[in-house]
Amino acid sequence: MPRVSQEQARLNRQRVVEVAASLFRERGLNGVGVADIMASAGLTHGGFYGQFANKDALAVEAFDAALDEDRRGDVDTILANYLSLGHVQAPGKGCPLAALANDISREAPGSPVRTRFTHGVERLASILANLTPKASRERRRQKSLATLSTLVGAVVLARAVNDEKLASDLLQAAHSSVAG
Amino acid sequence: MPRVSQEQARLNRQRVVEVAASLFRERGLNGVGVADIMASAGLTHGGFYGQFANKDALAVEAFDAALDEDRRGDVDTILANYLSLGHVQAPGKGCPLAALANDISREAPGSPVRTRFTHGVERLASILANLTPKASRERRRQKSLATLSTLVGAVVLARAVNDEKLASDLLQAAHSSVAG
DNA sequence: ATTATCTATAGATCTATAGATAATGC
DNA sequence: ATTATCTATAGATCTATAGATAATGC
Repeated sequence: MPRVSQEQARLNRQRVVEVAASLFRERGLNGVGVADIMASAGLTHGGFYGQFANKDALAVEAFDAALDEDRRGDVDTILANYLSLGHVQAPGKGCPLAALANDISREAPGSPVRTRFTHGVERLASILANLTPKASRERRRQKSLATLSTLVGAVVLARAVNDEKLASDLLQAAHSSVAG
Repeated sequence: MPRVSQEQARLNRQRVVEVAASLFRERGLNGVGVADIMASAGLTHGGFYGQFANKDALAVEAFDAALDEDRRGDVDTILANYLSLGHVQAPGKGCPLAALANDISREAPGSPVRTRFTHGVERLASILANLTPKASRERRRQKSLATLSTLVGAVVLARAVNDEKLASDLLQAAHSSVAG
């Protein structure tokens, strides 16, 4: 009911983006509604449209926010964290490429969120290029794209499977393949 | 309006499953409604519940039907087909693991469709085990799980990306990685 | 006076069910 | 008589908007 200060409104808006970044990764772009997101941020549904043009605009900001999370440490640490059961079991805090690839592949061809996804792929690939520092530029890119595919595939499959042993086997097999 | 013969009803039911198998892969489990599926099969919405318990039961049958499609040829042919732009551009006719992994990871832990997905992973992995016929049983399984992750990851990323060159690079990098 | 947020609601869409219709198959 | 399909609708849920409320900040 009350109007809050500009500073508080800015913090509220930021909290909406953070909450959305988590909920979208957990439940998918269409699996969570604007009302859910606003309620999780402690606000009411109607206030949303004063801060965002629409749900798609929020999805773009939330995707970028998710991409900017974490990713600390050297390449080996990143690999180990990516291919962990912890990552598999906490999609809301994990890689947005693995969490939302299927959802985004169903968006319209020119969709802004697809463009953000594409930048995310290039960005992770360039981080992974440090795995093979001695190879040529093209080989480094080739190797990093293949490694990224293996990482994303292993996590995506491990999450969908009904068998924790198999999930763990997928992660370990991927780790042996990209590191060994 | 008319009642049809038992034979025709059986064919109608089968067509509903086939149509669903395609539409679910294209638009996701929640991206297509029962009414859409029935209309695409040339039937009306209400008739659905005489043939299926509910939408979930159809999803399980549709997933199995998708898994049973195609997959002909030797392992090299399967790899080339899997990692083709044709596969990327036709999710409705392609691998249901790649098309629905994110959707299924959001289903409840004990969900029947998760169990079907798990069997699908084991099945594709055992086909891919022929890639390394000389290795030990454990190594073959490890290698086939890693290869499956690379295949699924490459296709899933290629579909979500906004850049056909990058999509093609992902597929080629994956192919070099698993075959070369 | 401006504006961040809230209440209330319109208009779609979706799953599922109830009851009607009309042809099949005992 | 049985039953495959259809019509119609109940009950949820979702996006988006309109208008009200009340505190901020010139």
